[in-house]
Amino acid sequence: MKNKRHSIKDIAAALNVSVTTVSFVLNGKAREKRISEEVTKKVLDYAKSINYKPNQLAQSLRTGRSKIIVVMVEDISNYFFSKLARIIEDIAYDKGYKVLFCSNENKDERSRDLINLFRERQVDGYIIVPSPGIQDDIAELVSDDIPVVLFDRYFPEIETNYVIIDNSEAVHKASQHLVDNSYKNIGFITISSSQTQMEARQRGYREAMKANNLNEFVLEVPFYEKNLNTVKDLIKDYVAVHDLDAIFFATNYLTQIGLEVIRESYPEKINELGIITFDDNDLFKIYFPPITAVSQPLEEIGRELMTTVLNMLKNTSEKSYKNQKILSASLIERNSSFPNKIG
Amino acid sequence: MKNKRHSIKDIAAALNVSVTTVSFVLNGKAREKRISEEVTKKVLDYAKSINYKPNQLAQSLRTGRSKIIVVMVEDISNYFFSKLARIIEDIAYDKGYKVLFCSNENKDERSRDLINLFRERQVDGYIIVPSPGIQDDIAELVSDDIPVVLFDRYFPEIETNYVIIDNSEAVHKASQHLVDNSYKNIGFITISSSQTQMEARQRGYREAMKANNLNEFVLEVPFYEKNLNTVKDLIKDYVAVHDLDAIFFATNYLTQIGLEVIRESYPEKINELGIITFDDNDLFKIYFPPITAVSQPLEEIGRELMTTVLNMLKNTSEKSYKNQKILSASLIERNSSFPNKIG
DNA sequence: TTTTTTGGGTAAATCGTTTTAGTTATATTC
DNA sequence: GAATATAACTAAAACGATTTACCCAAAAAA
Repeated sequence: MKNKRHSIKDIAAALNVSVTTVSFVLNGKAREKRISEEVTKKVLDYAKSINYKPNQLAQSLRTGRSKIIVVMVEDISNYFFSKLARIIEDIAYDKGYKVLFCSNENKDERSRDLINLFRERQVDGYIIVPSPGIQDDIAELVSDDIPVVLFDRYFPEIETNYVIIDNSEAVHKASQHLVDNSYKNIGFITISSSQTQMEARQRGYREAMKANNLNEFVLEVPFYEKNLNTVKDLIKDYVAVHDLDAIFFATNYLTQIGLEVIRESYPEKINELGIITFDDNDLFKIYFPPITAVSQPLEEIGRELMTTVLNMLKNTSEKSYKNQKILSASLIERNSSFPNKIG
Repeated sequence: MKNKRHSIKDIAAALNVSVTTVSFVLNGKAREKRISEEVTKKVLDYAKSINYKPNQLAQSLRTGRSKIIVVMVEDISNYFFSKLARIIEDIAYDKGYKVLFCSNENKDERSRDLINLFRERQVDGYIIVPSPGIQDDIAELVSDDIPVVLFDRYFPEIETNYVIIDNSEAVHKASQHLVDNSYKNIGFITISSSQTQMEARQRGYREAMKANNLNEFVLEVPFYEKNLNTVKDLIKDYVAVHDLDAIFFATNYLTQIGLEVIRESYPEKINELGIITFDDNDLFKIYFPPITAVSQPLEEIGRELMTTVLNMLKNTSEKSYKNQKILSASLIERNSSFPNKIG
């Protein structure tokens, strides 16, 4: 049971051939390098019999390729990211790649640390949700010809591949849905942030309000305010002051807090308020009232990201494989989000 | 900006010393290997100035250590696991280790594939939620002196380190809580599985019922039944047939389905039923009625796992560092889970 | 004075691969 | 029959570190 690891050298010695020959055969270059059928078979059979597995470290050291892709998100414990991680993981393993997940907490320093860490390890490609200030680092990866694809948000100023969704369109449509259900005082609760995706969402909301001649009520809570109660109070006041009859939460994190506020402070409103949240969660469908949500196409995003990165890895020589994808999110209508309106 | 990667050789050449010297200095062995202060400083300064980072692949190849720890869970997109992943990730990076997360989907074949994959890569240690039939593979890791620590469940028959929680005690207490709130027909909905943790939970429930002279109602739904409707129907019928007034869901996955069933089929009961679920979820506190949950001490589990694995890595020579930890879960009471009983 | 110690270093082997540039023997072409 | 091609294989360099086993000069001990 205690089986020592075998090296290519062991095989060579056992069969009285050179390591070169073994390497060629094992890499499927037997024909090309004119190794005889006989020897080829001998090597293959023996390798199988001792269950030979190449040492990937050595392989990577030599080839410069590690067969590892890094997926750096804001927080792996977030529903959206963890679901996506699962999808990416499957595709990657299927293609012979392994995936390293890590969370940058949306902090530049951590992002940089992580990127450096992985460059040391000669990771092959990067799938990144960039924190706000790492433009230059991303640009450097790109200029060093290292495959990177951004998602969720991106930097318009630099030439990168990315996979994002049309946030403003999605929010516009969803907002319209609220309007169509005759809500008038529709609040948009978001975080103060200049991230492309958050700006786009806000834009979508404002456009929809404008198009319907409705007042715009936008509350920007401080980004990653540590004190939850501060956030709660902000929301609580905002709802009261503007007498909102519907709320659009721009991100899941806020939805959670927001629902708590409503439960606690306006329990009577829970059945009247129109509520829509950006990003779905399995639990929203069993929530009462069920929460209507803008849902990003997880599968599609995962597939796009992987094919992009894999293509970049392939076309490493032919300079640049370009893929800047903008996907659409869908609105999952759970009617009882608007209990007294539709029923 | 296009900075070539520097090797130890470059440093040696630039300073006119040998690579050996550079290596000694960089590894803090200057004193021990009697390298002069002067040279030491020179090397250190230069290395810093060119921002030298050792190639970890080469390092690993030579030393046999990769500074990578694998965390293999059932499904990284699961709330419990992804939250834990986040905690482990932080500790690991702090200690200079990187973490590879992967999901085995509770399938033996996938577990085995993954373990083999990582052994090829000379990963240093393993934190594993074992799928049912990989006892032998785990035993092999152990006998090969590779640090492994299991969690969530374990194999009583083999000598491994593990970190688990006292499932039966936790469920027993929580069940008692239902009894104390004068529920009589308490159902326990679980999956058919011989995993240690699931058996323990069921045991806890049965003990509690016995202690209170109450009937036991256990529904075991087929493990990972693909057809959700089958599961739904099972639950739906079971609740009706036994006229349950309280339900204990043995795992999160079932809670979700169960709540859906109740919403759909017994909406009138939603405010009467006593509900407790194993494993908390942020969203449960804003659920209506808020769901009382048995909550595992995530932080503590994460810390225990990491210290165990790190200690095993340290004491690699002194044979075995033993740590078999059984932690306690806590009951998060959200009173309105029992709306008409307590208020 | 010879021997031993010590201080300050280095050459070269090694980890397990991949890959370039050969080598040798036989077959083919002119 | 000399030159060229081809088939079948291999030696050795390289990737970038670590580490063992030296080396040499000056100082200390004998």
